[in-house]
Amino acid sequence: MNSAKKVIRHERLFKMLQKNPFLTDEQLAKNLAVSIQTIRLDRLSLNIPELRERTRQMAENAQVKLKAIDKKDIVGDLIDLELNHSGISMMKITPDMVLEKTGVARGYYMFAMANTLALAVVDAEAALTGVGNVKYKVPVYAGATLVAKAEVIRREFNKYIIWVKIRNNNEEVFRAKFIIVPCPDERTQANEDRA
Amino acid sequence: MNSAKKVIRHERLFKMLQKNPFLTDEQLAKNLAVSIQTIRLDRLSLNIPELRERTRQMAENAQVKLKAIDKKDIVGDLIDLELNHSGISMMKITPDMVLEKTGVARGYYMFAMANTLALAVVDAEAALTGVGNVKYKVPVYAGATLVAKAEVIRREFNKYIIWVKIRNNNEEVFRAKFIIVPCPDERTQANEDRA
DNA sequence: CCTTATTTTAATACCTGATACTAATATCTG
DNA sequence: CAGATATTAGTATCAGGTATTAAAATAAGG
Repeated sequence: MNSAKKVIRHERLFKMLQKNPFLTDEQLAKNLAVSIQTIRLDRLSLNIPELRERTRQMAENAQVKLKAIDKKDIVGDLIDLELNHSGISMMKITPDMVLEKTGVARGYYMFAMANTLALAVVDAEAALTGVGNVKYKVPVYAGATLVAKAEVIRREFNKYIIWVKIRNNNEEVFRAKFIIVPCPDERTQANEDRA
Repeated sequence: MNSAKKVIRHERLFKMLQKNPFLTDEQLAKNLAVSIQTIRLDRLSLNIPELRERTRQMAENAQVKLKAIDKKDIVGDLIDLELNHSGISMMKITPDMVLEKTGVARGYYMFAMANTLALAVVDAEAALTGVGNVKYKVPVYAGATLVAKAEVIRREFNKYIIWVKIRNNNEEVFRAKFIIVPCPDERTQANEDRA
């Protein structure tokens, strides 16, 4: 068949655009040593939109993704909160949170979940995590819905001690003790936050 | 002055584009009840590029950001590694890693950095973090370049005890003890979907 | 070898969302 | 009212295309 060359070019075209989606037809034509018209026919048959449309799609797509990532600031969803006393949050382990080889959720997601909840309980972004005493008990796999429960177990002067336990189906998978030091004001203090 | 209207329109224009950067001059003109030319003059004086350029910038920008986030799998850059012995990694604290109010880096970045390095030292994604004993010592602000140093301090049967210390300008800001249990089994993989 | 089908180029008209520039009106302000 | 500022109009031009029609080039088949 004649189309051997064509098929190869199509593959090359595809890969080139994957590597750099910002190439114009003109640039593509030059790189593949064919005419612009050929490139356009190729794009047509490969269902690849024009540069501007590609760019637009990327921009839109990325906007959505970035927003989703922003929300990872609040790790887990706050279900219940009794300020300065206790709080409960939930988080679903999605496939992108696990290690590929083992399928086990990366530890710091649990840590982040617990830490976030602990901070929420003492109400403030403006707080420092003094000390975390962390124990991972059981590995967690994708699909699990984790429930974190935080309890303020002691409140010393300007310093909270909070236990957070994370359970998956009533099985404790993680626990940690946090010492939270609420920030008094702007960063006037900075140092000497020994726990 | 006459420009009161103008200033207000400029603000409105700016906000409109912040909310939806995909508006054409024509749409903007309609929404602000002025001519296209006015919009163009406004954009010029506000230094706002045309739709296509805005879109392009967003697409490019987002590409970079998304890549950066992908790499958060490996939290920090591995500088040196002596397998089963020690390792060093570096991470720069960027403004998006800090709490807005205080400017202090969120604790779990340090944790993730340390945890990641500990896992790298015993060579395996396929490892479970058994226990972490974590101490945050000094708050860290944006711009800091953290250096994490991990050392295997004991190796028991199928179990590593690793100390990780993170320093910022030779000041220790974080330390943690990890007990890493390398995963025995490959856990017969889930299914792979499309390529 | 000539004929036919496929592939590649070429050429032209038109589109969108602009820039760049010139010039004419509005609108306000003293 | 004059003069300055702000707004609108109009035209030429551009990039990066789409859409369409038509002519070459190439390959193959019989």
